[in-house]
Amino acid sequence: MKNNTLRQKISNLIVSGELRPGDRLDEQSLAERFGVSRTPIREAILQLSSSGLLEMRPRRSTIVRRFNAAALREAFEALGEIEGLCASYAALRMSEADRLRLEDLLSASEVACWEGDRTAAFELDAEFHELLHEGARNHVLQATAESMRLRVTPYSAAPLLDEDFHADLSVPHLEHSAIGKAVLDRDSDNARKLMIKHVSNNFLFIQNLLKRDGEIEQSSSSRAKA
Amino acid sequence: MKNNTLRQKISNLIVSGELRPGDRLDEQSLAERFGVSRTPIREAILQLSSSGLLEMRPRRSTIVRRFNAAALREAFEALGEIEGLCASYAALRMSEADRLRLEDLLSASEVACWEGDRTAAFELDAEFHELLHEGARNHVLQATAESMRLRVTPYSAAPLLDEDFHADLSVPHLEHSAIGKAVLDRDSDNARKLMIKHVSNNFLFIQNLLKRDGEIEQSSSSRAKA
DNA sequence: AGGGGCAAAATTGTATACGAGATTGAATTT
DNA sequence: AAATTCAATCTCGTATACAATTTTGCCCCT
Repeated sequence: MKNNTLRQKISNLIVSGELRPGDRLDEQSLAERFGVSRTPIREAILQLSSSGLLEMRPRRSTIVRRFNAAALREAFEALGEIEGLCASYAALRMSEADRLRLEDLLSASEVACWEGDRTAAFELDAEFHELLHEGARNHVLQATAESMRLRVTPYSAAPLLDEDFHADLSVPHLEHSAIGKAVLDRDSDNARKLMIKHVSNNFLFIQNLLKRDGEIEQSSSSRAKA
Repeated sequence: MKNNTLRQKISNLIVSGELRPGDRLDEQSLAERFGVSRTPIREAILQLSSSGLLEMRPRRSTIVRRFNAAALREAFEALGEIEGLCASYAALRMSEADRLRLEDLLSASEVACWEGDRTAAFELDAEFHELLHEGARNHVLQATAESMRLRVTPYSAAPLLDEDFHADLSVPHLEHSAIGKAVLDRDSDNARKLMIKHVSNNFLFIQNLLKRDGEIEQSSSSRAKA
């Protein structure tokens, strides 16, 4: 339980954007920051490395994992497939309560979209996907999907929240809406196809953003400045 | 590198059958056995718990993970889907060299099947699946598939090697053969469907075996004797 | 002035120590 | 004799210590 909390605290550093891909995680600093010794810090880092969010290199500092172009494509391809599976199972297995919640989520998302509330839209986006993971009624698929989603968070979360980049909130919302409709209609094939397309579109959007900012290279990358 | 080795050493205890589901892993004993301190043992155990092979319970011994009927069904369902994805991608992406190797593997498997060589058949079974994981040309899918496969190894490996249980070697071989043919024909849809069916059949076989031996319960289980 | 090398500091990986909670077993009671 | 309770032992979780390697910064050389 406490272990889980510490792991979440560290992953929050990345999700919140305080640490970005390539940034180092100093064990001692983290230990002092969270008021524990290095041992539990190392355990948390080890687990986050297993899930692919961090990258432990022998005898060198652990860093927030960086993806080159090929690895990012693979990560999103796999994410799309897993999310597609979750969506198709969810279409067949979701409870009535979850279906009602799905409708509510889409309504709230539409409001956030109209109002241009990026923070709310971001939050509702995550809830939408989590609801489908859970709706698949398979804990292994659910955990896999959430792990894969966490991994690419440093690349997918920032753009959505970035006011500077005028991403159209209605595009992802309309895609969610179409997926949600297929799920509510119990149309598992369409739910899967639409979800795969949705994740793919998300990837293409992010890829363009990274190319524009030069934050990703063919094999390795290095950010311009901190 | 050394870390990886230690992790493999411990996972081998389970794969080899020395430790079975529910068996305890004493950190101090393992430390003495492998000539290291408890710290690296704990790190290896932590990683194997993340991958789902072990189960760390707070303040209680780590055990080899046990599946109840529902969890085993979910594990195999997810495994089938992931392996299905790998097979479908492999059908489209495998290199010519890998295709030749696939043909060789199936030939060797046929020989082992004819000769009733369970050990060889078991080895070739693993190689067949690993070849398809790699053929999918997606490291995330590959790692996910191999992790999921490792997780259920304590349940799927033993039966195949068990001379007492007269499992027909030709059944899995014929399924592999059909999957291989679809892959070689670049028929991704069929490769996927056949693979899902293959994993499902494997699950049903194992489920019957466990039921017969009373090694699995509805919610929790306890083996008769060591 | 710029680059290479060496030494000092810092950081990781492993070992060890210690406290907290769980397990085990025996003794006592019913 | 069986069950319950209590204490002793054992195992885990965390902290701390130490060794090995990397990193950093300064000095010297070209």
